[in-house]
Amino acid sequence: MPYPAQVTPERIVEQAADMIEAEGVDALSLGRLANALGIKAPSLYRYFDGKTALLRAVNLLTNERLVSAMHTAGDAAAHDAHDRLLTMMRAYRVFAHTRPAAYMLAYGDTTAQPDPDALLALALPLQAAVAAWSGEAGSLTALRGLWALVHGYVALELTHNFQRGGDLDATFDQIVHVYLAGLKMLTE
Amino acid sequence: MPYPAQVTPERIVEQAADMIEAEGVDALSLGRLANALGIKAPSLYRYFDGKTALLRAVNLLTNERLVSAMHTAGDAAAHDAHDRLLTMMRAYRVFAHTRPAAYMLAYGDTTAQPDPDALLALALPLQAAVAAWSGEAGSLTALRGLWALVHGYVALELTHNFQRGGDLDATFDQIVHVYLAGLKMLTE
DNA sequence: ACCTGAACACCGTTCAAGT
DNA sequence: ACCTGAACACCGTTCAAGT
Repeated sequence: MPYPAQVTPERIVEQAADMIEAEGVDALSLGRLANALGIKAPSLYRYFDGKTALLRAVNLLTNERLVSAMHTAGDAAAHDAHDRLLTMMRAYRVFAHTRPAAYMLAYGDTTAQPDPDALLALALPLQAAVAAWSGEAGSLTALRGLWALVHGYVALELTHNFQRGGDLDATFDQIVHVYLAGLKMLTE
Repeated sequence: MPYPAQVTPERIVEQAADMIEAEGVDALSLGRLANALGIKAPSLYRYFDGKTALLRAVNLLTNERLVSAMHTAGDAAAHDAHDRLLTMMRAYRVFAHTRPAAYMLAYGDTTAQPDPDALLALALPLQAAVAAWSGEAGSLTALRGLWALVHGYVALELTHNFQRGGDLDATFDQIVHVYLAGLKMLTE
């Protein structure tokens, strides 16, 4: 007896991402998610192997959205390599501030990391943008350092570890500039 | 009827930290923790308001151990400000690699952050070490940038986001040096 | 003073049964 | 083909009762 599917994997993942952002990761149970989708919890197992697999998919979606936001910003930016990178890193930070719960789930948890190959495909275009500033030779190291700096900054912000005030927008621009300047200086 | 206490808060927290490291955060339940301590789960509520409060205490312990490891390394290092900072940052990274589960719990989760004042007290001596290199004026910004860089690097390592090989020890030294060099250049 | 048994609501997961 | 009810083991938390 053909029975029309009431949900799609995409819809499940998007709904999960929305609920995580609205109520926190801890508040997301399969029962509550299923209920919001008009089905029952066991039905979710038709689409995902379990809660971990579902969160893995949520984290992949988060990464796709993050990278997409960076490219949109980068494409609209000036041609100058330094300004382009700063613009993209600002977009990274804005994204993390817009979806803090999803961002911390994707980068603060070891148990639901998405497929490494999928993440690699997302990272490669970013390396090109870095190489335009650092040169090809050290671009992997340069990318890792820049990513570490930016991820670390937003993660410490989101975990309330910058409590002593100051202009956190301006500080962000400064430290990115410091890193990029040091990079240029030491690779010439 | 006086009844000798069978556990202390300190012992509970240390046991919890050990189990988190050995079996992962998700495997730590109050029942299993109590069992390892020779008591029953409800007894834990004499010492902590609930699981979140317990994890908060674990996270404070983690921070204390981390800062302590940095100071021990820093005190044994050369007098030169640059080398001293690099040594301390290496100790930070070694600590995170030694206790990855505890480190990610302390810095990857928003829900169990320790008392901000306690964390501030731990951070202040670190700022002094940074100021010896950056100068007093911009030392808060310099500390934040260095912390972001180092935290971001180890967090990305621990979440398996540096999958493309390379000498991650050498890369760490390089990016710290790049940041410190850029800092010096731009503040003189 | 300190600890526990029993109970509660909730959770992820499995699987035979329904349509 | 897709969904669900019922059941299982486990969880955090509360509280009256034990020693």
